[in-house]
Amino acid sequence: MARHLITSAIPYINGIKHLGNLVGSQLPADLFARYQRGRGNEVLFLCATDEHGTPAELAAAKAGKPIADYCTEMHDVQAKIADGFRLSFDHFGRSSSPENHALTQHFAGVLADRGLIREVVENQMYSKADGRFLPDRYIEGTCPNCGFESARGDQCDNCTKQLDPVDLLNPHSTISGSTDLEMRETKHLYLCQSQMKDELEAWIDSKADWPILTTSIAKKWLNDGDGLKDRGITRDLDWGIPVKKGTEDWPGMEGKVFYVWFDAPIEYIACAKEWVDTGKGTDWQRWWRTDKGADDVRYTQFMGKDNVPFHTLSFPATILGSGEPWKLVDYIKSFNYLNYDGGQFSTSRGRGVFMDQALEILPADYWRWWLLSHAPESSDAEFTWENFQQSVNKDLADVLGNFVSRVTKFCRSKFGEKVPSGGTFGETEQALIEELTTRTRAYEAHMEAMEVRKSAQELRAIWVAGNEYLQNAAPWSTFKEDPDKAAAQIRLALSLIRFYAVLSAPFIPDAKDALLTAMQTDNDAWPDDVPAALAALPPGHAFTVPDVTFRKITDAEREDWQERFAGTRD
RNA sequence: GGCGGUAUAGCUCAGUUGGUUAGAGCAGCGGAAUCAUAAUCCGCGUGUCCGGGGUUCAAGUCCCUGUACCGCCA
Repeated sequence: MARHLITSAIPYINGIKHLGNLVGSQLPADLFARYQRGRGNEVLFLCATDEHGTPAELAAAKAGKPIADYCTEMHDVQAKIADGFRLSFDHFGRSSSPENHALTQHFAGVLADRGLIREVVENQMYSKADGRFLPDRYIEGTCPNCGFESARGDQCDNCTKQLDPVDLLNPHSTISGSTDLEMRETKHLYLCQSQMKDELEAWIDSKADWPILTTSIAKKWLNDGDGLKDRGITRDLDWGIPVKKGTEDWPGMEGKVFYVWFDAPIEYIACAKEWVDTGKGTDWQRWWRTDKGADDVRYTQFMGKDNVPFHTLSFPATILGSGEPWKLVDYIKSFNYLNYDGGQFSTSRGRGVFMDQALEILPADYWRWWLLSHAPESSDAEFTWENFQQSVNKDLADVLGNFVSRVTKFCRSKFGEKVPSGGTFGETEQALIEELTTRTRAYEAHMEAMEVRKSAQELRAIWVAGNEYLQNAAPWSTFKEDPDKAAAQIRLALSLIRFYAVLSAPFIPDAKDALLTAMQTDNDAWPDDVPAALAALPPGHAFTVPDVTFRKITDAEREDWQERFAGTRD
């Protein structure tokens, strides 16, 4: 039995994610996790919320809530929505957990002991009114080059010149608007990634089977300019993991926290510990420590392309640099972006569909099917309501849903609500079984390779094969001359419904439950043996005719939604 | 500005290491069937493979260049 450790990029705590975020990490990760479980493999599927950093602080302030309370609330909101989408995390953790505090401090301590952390004194803009240092993006002023009045501390959006906050004329805090700013000295810790460039590059080079999107981004960071740069891993903030060297205080670093990008990936590990501490599991090191049983684990990460540098370089630098036997990622599956109706999803403008809204208008399966069958794998993809309506109506309602409907209703009217007996399989049936065997093996190969779109395509072809068969076999005609033959045909078709439920489960888990319930079976075994699987429901086995499995989206609904989610235009 | 990605049928997309008449689904047109959620099944594609050069016996596929769109720049 293979063992799969699977993590999805952890969504930021601030706000509700849109469908583009969902399809870029959590959803394909869930597809893979469900598939591997379906095949009988052992899976640990982890995700969490990424809770630290300035945006969370500001969002909490805006909501008038203490930051810790805000994060707890938002974590619950995101957990509920994830549940609504049937994301089957074994644990949905929090980067602010005590487990992550301890582990992050541990890594910092070990890295320091190994000479991979250095202290750097730098000047940063301090706002007296806000009582805090300001990250570059929270300082605005007039651009010294072009006179643009809303240039940010790191760059002018008008002339695109790179800036330093000290260059700005009339700088002010975007948090309070205060102009009472001054440069102050502050000391920070840097992770000496540059020392590890060769080791990281050799590791990346050994991953010949990774998607080009993944390795090309990693290579770029490794070799851009002077090569991999050291990276600040601390910040002058209140909300975060206090800087400590293991369990010891870190002289000179009092009142500082680790930078969110240092502690967030460590949460992948801490999350497994949370999984145990909350009583869901018993041994987390078996998944993460190669010296404690994790050497046979295959670890796959899912993420959007914006997250690739941190997962190919920064986090591996932390792991490798520690010199401890932690599990390194084996495969990184990265995704491009999903665009919305000719433009980008926009949180600030309310443009596009967000996860909570999606579930308000349609059940999870509809979204899961469309998003996965159109996953932005090789390039950015495009969501349009017309395409969504057409795909869902055709694939789910007409091809799959109607198949279930026509088979169960025909059987009920001719043989009653039980699997009919009599008759034997002929050439048409053998041909179907052969085709389904070939297609099932192809589907498995695509799923193993995480070829999401191709998997969906093959699955759809498997559904279509059922309709083709019915058309050829025509039990409604057969029944008139040879009821036994019709019985054999319908018996096969009824088993096919269970077969479809099991194969489709990674994509549309709710439909799987509904179909197995209708077929009155809890046999959800994967069809390793296709001929046997197509005889899974024995003669006399009772079933019920299910309600409409997938309803259609009407034109009126589509137009309504199109209008509703268009957002405010510029 | 630097870097990366994309550009293939009305729409969404496949096209493996260059190799016969460039493919799929949807939409459209025609037909069959009537068990079913007016669902299903079969048949039908003359597409400057973004433009221009080049390499090659052979280029959607490799190289150069131009254009357009998109993204990233800690």
